[in-house]
Amino acid sequence: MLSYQATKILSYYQDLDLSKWGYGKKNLSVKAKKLKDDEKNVATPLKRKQDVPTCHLEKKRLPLMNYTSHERRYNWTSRRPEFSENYPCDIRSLGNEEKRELLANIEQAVAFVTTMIFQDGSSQLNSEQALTSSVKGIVILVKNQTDRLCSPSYSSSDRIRNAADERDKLIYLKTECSSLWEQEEQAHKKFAWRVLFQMMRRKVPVICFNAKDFLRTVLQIYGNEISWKQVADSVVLDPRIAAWLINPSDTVPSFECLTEKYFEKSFSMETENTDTGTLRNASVSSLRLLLLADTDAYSYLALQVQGLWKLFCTLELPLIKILAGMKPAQNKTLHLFHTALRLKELEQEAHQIAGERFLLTSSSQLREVIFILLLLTKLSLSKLQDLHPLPKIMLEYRQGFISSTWNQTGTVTGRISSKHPNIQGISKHPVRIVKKQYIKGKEEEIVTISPRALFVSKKGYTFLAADFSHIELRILADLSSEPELLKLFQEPETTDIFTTLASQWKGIPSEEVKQADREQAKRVVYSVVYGAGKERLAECLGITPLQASHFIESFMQKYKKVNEFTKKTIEQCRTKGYVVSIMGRKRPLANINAQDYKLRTQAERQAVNFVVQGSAADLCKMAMVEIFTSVVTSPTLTARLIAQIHDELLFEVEDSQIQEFSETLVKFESHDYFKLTSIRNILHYNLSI
DNA sequence: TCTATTCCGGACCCA
DNA sequence: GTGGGTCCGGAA
Repeated sequence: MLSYQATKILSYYQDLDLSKWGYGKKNLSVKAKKLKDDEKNVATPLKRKQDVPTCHLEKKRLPLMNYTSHERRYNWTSRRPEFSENYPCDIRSLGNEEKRELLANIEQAVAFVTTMIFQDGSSQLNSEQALTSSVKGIVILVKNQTDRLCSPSYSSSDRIRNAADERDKLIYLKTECSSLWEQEEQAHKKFAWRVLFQMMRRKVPVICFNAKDFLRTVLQIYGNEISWKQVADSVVLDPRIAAWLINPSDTVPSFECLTEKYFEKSFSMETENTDTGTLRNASVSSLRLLLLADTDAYSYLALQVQGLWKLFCTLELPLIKILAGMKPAQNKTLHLFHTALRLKELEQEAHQIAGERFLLTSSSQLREVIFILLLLTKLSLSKLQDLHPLPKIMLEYRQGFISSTWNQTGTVTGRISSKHPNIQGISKHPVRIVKKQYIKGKEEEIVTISPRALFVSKKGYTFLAADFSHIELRILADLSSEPELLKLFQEPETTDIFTTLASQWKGIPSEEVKQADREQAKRVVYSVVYGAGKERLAECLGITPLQASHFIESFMQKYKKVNEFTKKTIEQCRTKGYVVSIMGRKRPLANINAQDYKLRTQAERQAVNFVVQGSAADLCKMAMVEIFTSVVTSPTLTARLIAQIHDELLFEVEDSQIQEFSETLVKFESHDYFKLTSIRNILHYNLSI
């Protein structure tokens, strides 16, 4: 009934062929054999950071980027030669002829390796991610076709002298605008835009560590010139995502850590020049970018060996661009606040009162702000100074938009996480706020407010929420092949699924199922699946543990295959050391064979949960990719993703396109799970597919 | 001994 | 029972 074929995903990555870029097939298979042995390491008890296949010296000889003797560069014990000519060339210093040459170069490049440079001189490759520092520029290594490495005349000494091929170009694009109004600056920006535009238009790899941040920045800076649809055209590769797939529990591997893991020795950057004012302090040399390219290449080797390649190409890589192009949501209250702030006197007051510093990123503090705004509408503005002190940081939120950060590698199960604020954690239900007023003689005021309703779409646009219905239960039904459970989903969804389930389970007509029965059924299902004990279930349901265990037993009796499924999953995990989702996502569970009962049973629950939760994440990502590609390839559609709440996708759709967009959704392969539930703001409808 | 920062567990929200 | 983020207060 349900098919999990992922092969039909329309994606630019579909035809991703390593050999085209010098990942020789011959080499691959040889290396693959060696890696196979390492694969076993996954299941062995981990020293925490070492659950990535360890690499040995010979693996340094990577087939990528055509340097036969480049391993010499990884001889860390020897002194690194100076590569002064390999520091970036600022494109502003180029003459017209050189610019033309560069563009021609880009047209023929086989790959690009790139990183952002921050204000403080650090790059994306530095371990301390400079979150405070803003972006200063972009360094790009333009790799050109060089087949001559096959030629024996190209000696290693040549290679050492020119770490990068001489036809490779290392360029620097300044992005910070000091004096935007100057004509010269404008011309530079335009040329930088052209370089980036052409780079992304080419269907060759753009290798970047933390590619999402890179793309987002590009969109931010050149938002007027480069649309998110054009960014979607690029073929970005991110070794960090690869590393996360191989070892999902290591959620923040730095570039240094990765090179250490893959190439054994750490690559010290002590020789980096710290001068200021010159481009040398860009802390990026072609050497470093080549190392990034090699890290990238090595990751893919490991991905292929572990069977993660397809998952990587069909889901994770396209997702980078989707997350990069996600639109910040406009918040009604912040917008109002902005409007209010525009009033001159109020702005002054705001500055005066501002003393207490707090972030808007927390929901409770957000509520405070909301409350202030509610008061604003009721009270005269002159009384504002008597109210809560206003945060300075508020000024940053003037536009009234909330843009949270979406993290692709933040979970072990393959789900996406969000922070600042955590949009996925915003309360669904109305919140009660009791606020003391600092105005003499006024009583306390209670306000209820629905935090989600505060997000509003642009004028002329509508929020469209599309979500999976009971996705985890469906996956469970499918994976366990439990006939009774499958029957639930074969019938058209006329009544509530848990009501039907309760009637089926208890053998009573669905009309007689009470709310309490339904609740029980729901709880029991999830408890049994995820291995909750009778005590926990009893606590949830407000019954005695004895009654709870009766429930569990009768459920197991009725749906035998579910129990078989969990047992099978655990068994498989014991022998292999890891569990696999429907799309082949892996989670190593070292404790599955532990002596300690507590640790072992926890690993068992995690194993079962991963298969279900991870598979659900896979399907949701598939939907995201499919919807995204169909919007991108459509000449008319402009729908943009606002948020992803695990099994729900929130889009902002042009009013005139609602029909067309809805029809697009219907086509998806995952449609067995997918349905539109609601469209806020204007429309409300329920569409069962 | 006091103050300031950092860390960690627990509580809450979400799926 | 699993997977997240954020807040808070107490310990270091």
